[in-house]
Amino acid sequence: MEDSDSYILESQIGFVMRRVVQRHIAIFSSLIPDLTPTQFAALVKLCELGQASQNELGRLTSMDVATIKGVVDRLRGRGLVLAEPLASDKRRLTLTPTPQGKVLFRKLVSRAREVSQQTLSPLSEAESQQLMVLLRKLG
Amino acid sequence: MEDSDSYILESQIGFVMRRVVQRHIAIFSSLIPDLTPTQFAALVKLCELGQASQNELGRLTSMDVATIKGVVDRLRGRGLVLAEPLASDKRRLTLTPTPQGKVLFRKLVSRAREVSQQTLSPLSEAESQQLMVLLRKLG
DNA sequence: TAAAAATTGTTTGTGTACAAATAGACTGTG
DNA sequence: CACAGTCTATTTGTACACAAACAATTTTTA
Repeated sequence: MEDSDSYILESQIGFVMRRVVQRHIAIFSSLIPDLTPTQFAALVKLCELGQASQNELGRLTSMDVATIKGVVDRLRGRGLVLAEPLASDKRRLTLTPTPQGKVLFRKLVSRAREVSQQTLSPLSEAESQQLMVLLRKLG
Repeated sequence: MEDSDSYILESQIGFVMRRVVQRHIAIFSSLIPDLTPTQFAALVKLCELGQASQNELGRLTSMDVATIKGVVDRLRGRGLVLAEPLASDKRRLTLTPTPQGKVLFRKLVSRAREVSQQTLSPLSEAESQQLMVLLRKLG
């Protein structure tokens, strides 16, 4: 292949996305030091649902069973989420946000919006919309 | 705030990107089971440069000092990269790809291109270009 | 030149992320 | 009813990713 040396790392979608995600996470943790993006996502979803089993919550937040377990454990450890065995299905763990969890969620929502906004700040409004549309097709 | 409940997780740039990255990594490891995306990035860059210090390589591949160390250690462990202390600066570790590392790189380049292509396959050519332009602004 | 500042690499600790294996519990079908 | 398959949660192991602290070495600069 005569073009075997023309692989530009910096032009690969994976590499570029890794950098964008890094920047996003940096913005997130500067605006919301209380929680990680993943923890916040789980809390958001649980507040939205009211309650869910652990696996269910994982599915809805795109987290692996092992990953969601760790995330939920940490949220429980901080008193933001309550876990109770479900009588009608002994396999399941029913998760609910605690009052504390709900308060924190409400406190952080506006900050979270700011995180998204700041992440997209190098783009115009139209470009941001464009980007979201395109990314959605890849998700 | 009357809009405090209108935080749609699925519409946030961070959430969507996490999902896209997940998909990309899945494609990568199905096409290139030999290396992780990060390891491949480091190998690519090192082959391109011929040689580099560890920190330098980290900077050029957007990896933290602790991260690049782990990645390089694993590449060294597999005989793909050689590390030698630099006489003229005793702090530095000079990294070079081994012949084996170069061979593997050349063998995987076309697959790597396929990874990018497959990741972008839900988009048209024009859309892909558009996306890359937009992401580049956020990187 | 001597002290301050910066750089390189290492280590430790925390937090995703996924694969694979396991145990216990449910569901469906024969 | 039994049992095969499915589902939930846990555990273990590997691999990023970053913060913070450290030692050893340059480099600056006063």
